[in-house]
Amino acid sequence: MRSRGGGARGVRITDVAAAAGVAAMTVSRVINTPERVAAATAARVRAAIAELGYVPNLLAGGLSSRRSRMIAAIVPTIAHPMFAALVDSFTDALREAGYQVMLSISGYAPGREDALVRALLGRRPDGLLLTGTEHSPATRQIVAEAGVPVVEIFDAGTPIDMLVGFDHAEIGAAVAEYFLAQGHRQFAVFAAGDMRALARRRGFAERVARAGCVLVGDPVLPAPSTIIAGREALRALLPALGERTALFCSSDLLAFGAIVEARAHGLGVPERLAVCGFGNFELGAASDPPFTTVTVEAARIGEIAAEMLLARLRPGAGRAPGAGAVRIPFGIRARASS
Amino acid sequence: MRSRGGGARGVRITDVAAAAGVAAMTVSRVINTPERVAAATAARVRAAIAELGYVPNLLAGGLSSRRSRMIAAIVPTIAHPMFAALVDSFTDALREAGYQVMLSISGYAPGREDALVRALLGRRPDGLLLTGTEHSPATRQIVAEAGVPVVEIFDAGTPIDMLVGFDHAEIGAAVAEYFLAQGHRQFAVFAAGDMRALARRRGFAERVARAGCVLVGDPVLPAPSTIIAGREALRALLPALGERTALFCSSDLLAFGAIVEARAHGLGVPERLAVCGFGNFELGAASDPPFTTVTVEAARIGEIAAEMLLARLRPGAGRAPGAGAVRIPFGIRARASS
DNA sequence: TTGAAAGCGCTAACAA
DNA sequence: TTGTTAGCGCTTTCAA
Repeated sequence: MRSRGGGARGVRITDVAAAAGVAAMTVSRVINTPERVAAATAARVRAAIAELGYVPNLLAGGLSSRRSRMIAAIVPTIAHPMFAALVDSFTDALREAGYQVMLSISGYAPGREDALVRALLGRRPDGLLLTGTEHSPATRQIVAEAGVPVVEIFDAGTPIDMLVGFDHAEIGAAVAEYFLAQGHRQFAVFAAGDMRALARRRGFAERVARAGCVLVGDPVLPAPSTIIAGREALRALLPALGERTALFCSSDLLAFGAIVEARAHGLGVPERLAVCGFGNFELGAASDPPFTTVTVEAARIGEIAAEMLLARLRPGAGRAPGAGAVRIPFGIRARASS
Repeated sequence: MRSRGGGARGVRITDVAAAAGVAAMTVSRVINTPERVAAATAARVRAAIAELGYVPNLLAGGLSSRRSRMIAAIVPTIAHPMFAALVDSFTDALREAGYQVMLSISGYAPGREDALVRALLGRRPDGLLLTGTEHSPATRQIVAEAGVPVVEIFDAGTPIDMLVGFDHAEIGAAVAEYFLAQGHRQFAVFAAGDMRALARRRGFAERVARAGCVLVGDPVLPAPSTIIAGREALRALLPALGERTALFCSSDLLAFGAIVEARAHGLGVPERLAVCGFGNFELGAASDPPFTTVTVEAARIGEIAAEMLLARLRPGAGRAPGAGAVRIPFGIRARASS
């Protein structure tokens, strides 16, 4: 008879053990390391498990084994198709390995990450995924003290532990390069106000300056990006536009909005306004005209991040050195807009 | 000295207690029920917590208290803006109340839910969110035995426990009604192959039939919806189109694709083809022409679902009867496409 | 208001 | 291959 809790609440491992005529430890082995149990015994135990409808308590298991089989993840949003794809592939890869993801959405407001990290670490996750490489000193310290593998995504820089992403400034520069090779001399850039979009903007602006050209406009728009923000930014840009301008948008949503607004004003795309977006959303191919965009395999980032964590979590892995930072390639998908 | 584990790994509640010169139980009270601790004592304990960087182990707390403060949620996708908004508001509302959401993405393949539910229940969540009201008998049974509050979302029907959503067939009928009131006599419907999109299609088709009109096309497309699927479906529909057709699409993505394709073929919208989508994505307002759509406050569903669970989880709540099912209103947002 | 004892359900470590 | 023992770190319960 138990002294706490109520009546017949919940089947425990000892109930299964009693039903199968074995010790609790044997039931545990059937579940976790079946290769160490005789086939006949395992069959008896499995029958008892099915019979009783036993669902192992992973809270208890995690406490005892010091492995919670949970991974904590913090992303700024899931409304953005890139992050949605990334989260999807990440959770999928981990679920197949028996890990559950605890997802937290930080938004683009700074300072929120600290509280989230604290709350998540209380669940004793076996690993951690963070977005970007910019974190407060407090976050860095608490994460370091937790002693779990950490993978940062979607950015380049100096990682806390492991990293999979790309250099946003480099992407901006590559888009500028692409436009320059087409003979463009006048430029503009629309960017959302988050760290990574701003890095793309900076890379673009620097390459343009280095070519001796000028930006006729480089507004910073609210994060996350919207179509309407792109429309409004283009409307504001109209007076500054010359013969022919090449516009880089930090998101395909902004690019789509810019094109819609350009057409509404009779501004030819690409004759008067060449456009390149970022993200390769489905929208870009269905736009009229379809627009050029930067492609990044977001789902691949999620997969690789999961693999990196799993490699660290395999028994006897340790801090595998060298697996530190993975660069994901990007490309420019040229379409009729440029 | 501890017999298991390694060296100085992790600050425990007893470490804080020793540093503050109190019992472990007092530290626990400072964290969970501070109103039951003298102010001076609490201050001393808080100082020790900060000093040592103590992060309470919620796995241990959950095991002991039988309250994990986790909520498990299963949605088919987060790539869909409606579900993204819903998940966002749901996790937000619960986080504020101290609960963490374990999110699982089931996809649209049937049969996946069973395994997910089992895996999630092993974490002993305090509550459960499921999408839709169609579940396998196995899922229903295991959920019922778990004895946790369950809220089903995004559908109408007979709930396992609680429900917040809307009747998809009713929405389809309302759209048909809207078109009929405009004098339309010829109809078509594009629907993704998931349960809820098919229910909207059915409601639409039945209302059309009741008015003595016919559908010139009602293809079922792969779930989740895409723009390209809408384009292709419209191309296939072209030969069947009469003077003037009213098209209902189960998603704004399909509607956008249909409009793009219609324009590419010189088919006037709304003169030859009237279009209504579903979801009120930002895309619908930026489309040329902007299109009519069904609006549903997805974020509100997430909030209400969270509130329902929290109400059940408050001490001494019990199975509050009457709070069973909440209907979320929907509307038709008329734009130039119809 | 505070503390002591007991145990939540499981698994690591060791023994047979 | 299987079993026994002793906790994992916290909170419930009861007592002071």
